[in-house]
Amino acid sequence: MSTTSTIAVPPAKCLHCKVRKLALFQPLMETEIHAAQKYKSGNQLLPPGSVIYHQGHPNENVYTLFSGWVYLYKDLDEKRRQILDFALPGDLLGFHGDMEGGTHPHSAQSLTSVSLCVFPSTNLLRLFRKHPKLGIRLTWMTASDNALAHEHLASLGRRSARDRIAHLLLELFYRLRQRQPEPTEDNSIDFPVTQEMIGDAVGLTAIHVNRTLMELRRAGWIEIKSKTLTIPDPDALGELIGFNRHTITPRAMI
Amino acid sequence: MSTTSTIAVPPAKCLHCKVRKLALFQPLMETEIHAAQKYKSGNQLLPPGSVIYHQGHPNENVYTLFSGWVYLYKDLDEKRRQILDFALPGDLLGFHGDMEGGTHPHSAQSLTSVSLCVFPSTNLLRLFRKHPKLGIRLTWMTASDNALAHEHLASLGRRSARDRIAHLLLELFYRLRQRQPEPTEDNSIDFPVTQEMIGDAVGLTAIHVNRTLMELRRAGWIEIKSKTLTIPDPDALGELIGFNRHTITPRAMI
DNA sequence: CGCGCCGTTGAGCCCGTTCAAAAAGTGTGG
DNA sequence: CCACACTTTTTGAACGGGCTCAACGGCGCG
Repeated sequence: MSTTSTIAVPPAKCLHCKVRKLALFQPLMETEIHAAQKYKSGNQLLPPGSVIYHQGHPNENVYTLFSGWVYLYKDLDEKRRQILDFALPGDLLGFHGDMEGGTHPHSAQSLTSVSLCVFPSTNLLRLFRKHPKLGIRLTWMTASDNALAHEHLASLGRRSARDRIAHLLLELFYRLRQRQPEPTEDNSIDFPVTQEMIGDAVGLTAIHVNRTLMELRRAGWIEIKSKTLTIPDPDALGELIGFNRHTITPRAMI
Repeated sequence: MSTTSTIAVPPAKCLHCKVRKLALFQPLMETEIHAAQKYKSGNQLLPPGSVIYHQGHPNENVYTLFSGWVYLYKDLDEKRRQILDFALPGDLLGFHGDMEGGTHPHSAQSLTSVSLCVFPSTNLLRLFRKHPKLGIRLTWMTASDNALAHEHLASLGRRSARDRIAHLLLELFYRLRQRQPEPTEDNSIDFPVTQEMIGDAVGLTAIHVNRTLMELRRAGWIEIKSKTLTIPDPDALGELIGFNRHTITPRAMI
């Protein structure tokens, strides 16, 4: 259950991959998957806190996150950073429009142990010429990321601290939910996110995040214990803060 | 010069379009442009304040903005809205990943008189199958939008009122600049944006926007007079607030 | 010239910050 | 299993940036 203990590794054949249905290569036919697999250059296993790619460095690979949590962020200076998004299993990392020769506009770091499937970005152009469906799918995923970023903008720009935080929790709750075949009965998810990260994601101090979480907890809306988040009644909480479940598009289904 | 007086209209043939080099169809060969033109369903001329498409309504067209200013926004409720982005000539509007059958995740409204080229989104899939380069270009543009949204997130999350506002002004300044073949000598641009819109874009009250603009003006950094913005020394201002000119990718060049 | 939108200014309040410190995990090596 | 270091969470007190409420001035347009 925990993402931090023994770490899951992708199977030898993409065909049998359990996150494929969420991931970039879902719409391919069986024979096409074998072709696509040739483009994969390997797996990567990383401990918590590893930098997967760094702001400003050349963009050489794109990754499909197979297991674990990753966060994407921008450093403004020594003291300030903005977390742009959290990536969950099945999500694509490191694609920024340049098929080759570009640099990363932000950084990505693992919060837990993670395993990644690596695809050299130099090959993408060829791959998409051969399989237009893949290109369309990539476009769709990029547009979904956009919709999510816009949702986050509305949060940071126009919502109170409580609503921003609750929004983030609900978003992650539902996103994680929709990729679990058998969700837990008590509405709890694995949640390896520190309060400081929450603050960096929603534009608040860790201290104020703490106070606000306390408030949500005392009101019975949420519970956080040893890296587990429980939201007893997510729909009611969503109602309270104006969370639109519909904005969480199934990130990776065409 | 003004965008609000007599309004420019696209030429009959896309081949001769002056914004094509910025726009979606730039990478096509001459013969391909004629083919692509068949997909265009017409032009649209709209007065200031027109809703081009509306949050939640079915997504039937994508648009290339030929002239004028447009802003994209989300309404949270009666009192609160978040402006996500401003669109300038050459920018693509209304593409959200669904080639057909989806709904708009946000709204778009004209600030000035605008003219638009309309493409039915139902045709996009066929179009991109026929011309893979177009698909790749679309992906690239969507990814650029993403990078911009991420930049905005960092602003709203981690910057002061002054820096947010200056950032927005500089961004629009440079974006408009890079599509003017002959920029004005005095570093001024046409700027039909109200202070309330600035507030809705950077997450502040119109009142506080006013005070902050006053401060920037009194310090000599900017000047705003009758819908004209002047930034005497944009590079120095960028230096002051940590603006990275590099993040303004030439929105539409592959 | 009168109406509506936009910009400007003042006064007071409040949400979220800053600074400071202690308590409660978490992981490591002996 | 404990000791130690380090990270994360929690709480308090005081400050301040940005908000709210209120009013007035200016400009464009019918």
